[in-house]
Amino acid sequence: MSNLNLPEAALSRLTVYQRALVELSDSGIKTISSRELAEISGSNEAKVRKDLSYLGSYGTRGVGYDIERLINEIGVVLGGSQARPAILVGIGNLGRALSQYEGFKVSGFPIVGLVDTDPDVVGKNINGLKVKNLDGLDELVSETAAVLGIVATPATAAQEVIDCLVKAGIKSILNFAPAVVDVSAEVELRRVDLATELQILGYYDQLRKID
Amino acid sequence: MSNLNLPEAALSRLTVYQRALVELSDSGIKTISSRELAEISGSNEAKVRKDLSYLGSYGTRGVGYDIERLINEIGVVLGGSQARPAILVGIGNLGRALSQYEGFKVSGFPIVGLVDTDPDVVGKNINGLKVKNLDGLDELVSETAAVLGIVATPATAAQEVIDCLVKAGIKSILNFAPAVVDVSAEVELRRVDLATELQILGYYDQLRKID
DNA sequence: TCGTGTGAATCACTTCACAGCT
DNA sequence: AGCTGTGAAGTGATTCACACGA
Repeated sequence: MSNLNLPEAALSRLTVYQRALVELSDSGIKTISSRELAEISGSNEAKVRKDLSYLGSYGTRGVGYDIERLINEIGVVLGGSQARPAILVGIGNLGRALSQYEGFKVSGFPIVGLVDTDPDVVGKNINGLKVKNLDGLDELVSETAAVLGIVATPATAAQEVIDCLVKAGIKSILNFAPAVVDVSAEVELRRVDLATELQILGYYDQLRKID
Repeated sequence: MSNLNLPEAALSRLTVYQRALVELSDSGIKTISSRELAEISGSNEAKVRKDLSYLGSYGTRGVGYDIERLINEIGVVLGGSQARPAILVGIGNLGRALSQYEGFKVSGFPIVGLVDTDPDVVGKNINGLKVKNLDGLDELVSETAAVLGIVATPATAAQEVIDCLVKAGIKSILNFAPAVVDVSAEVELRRVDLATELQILGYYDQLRKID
């Protein structure tokens, strides 16, 4: 099972379909066509069909897709609903914010540990968790069985922190620091680069003024 | 000028080069080759040369690129360093967090207004700004000359809030709400979808366990 | 008849490879 | 000799278009 060679673009859309389908299911709807699903998830029908076809042929010609079944199949591919504990490193403005963000728990990544290097921050209690020092990372990871690292440090610290996370056995990392970071191939690192997003918006804003 | 048909992928990398170049410039380095720039910005030399060639031919064969000049040229394309005031809508956990995040100001998008609909939050002072009601948006936009809207509301409110922003004249929107939103073509809307990022990490985490 | 599933065509981005400038 | 700039080739994703099953 699961030798589906899912293109990353399709994967990211499947998560959006999933959310839309759960909402539909909650309101009692049973089936949906690719056109309708495209409509509510900002995609298009050909893409929806191709994306869903990576999972197998779960639609019915002339009818559409069974919503429950689709939710289930996408769920299996996305790794089910098992919780994956996460450790957050870097308790500055953004880190503090993220530590309170419910979205992580809701998505199945509850934050179970906080880490910083600043002696003024280490030892503080935030949101019911005591901030640990970076030295204690290995221990913290094994105690909490964490599998995800969330990095919200300044750019300058990101590489060191991420090296530590990898050394402690973490293989999935979400990096908010605006830094280029090297990791070995078996580590999956994703960046959320707010500065880049803003600059892209700035570019288009400027274009509007030119034409 | 500026009918460069910059592919979005290149645009997003240019922002990364820009940051790397500013750092190099600060440490007194004058020129750089495409290979070196690729190295420090996690790209590759062919891509760097192609990306930079969209700006014009600013390199010197046999030598490389003049760092100051490149910073300048990229700066022009990205819309210079003019400040673009931003309004943040949705003062929940994430919104409060974002309101304190220095990165917006640093990137040239200082937050100049806060908006929420919850009567318990409206009127509160956060970070030196008084939270306004959604009804006061038009006025707030014209008073502050805001050009960017940052949306950190729950998914259910996102469409309504974004409609209001557009009606108030905002054409650049950064949406943190995990919702699909319709906007007219002249509005540039970018999503930061943490839930999707997490689920993609979950997918790869699961794959590791299967093989 | 309707809507899926999927090869084929198209489009967008990346990488190659080399001519040409310094 | 070294490194840019860029057509051409390659790769990957999107869209088209239609055969087929319900």
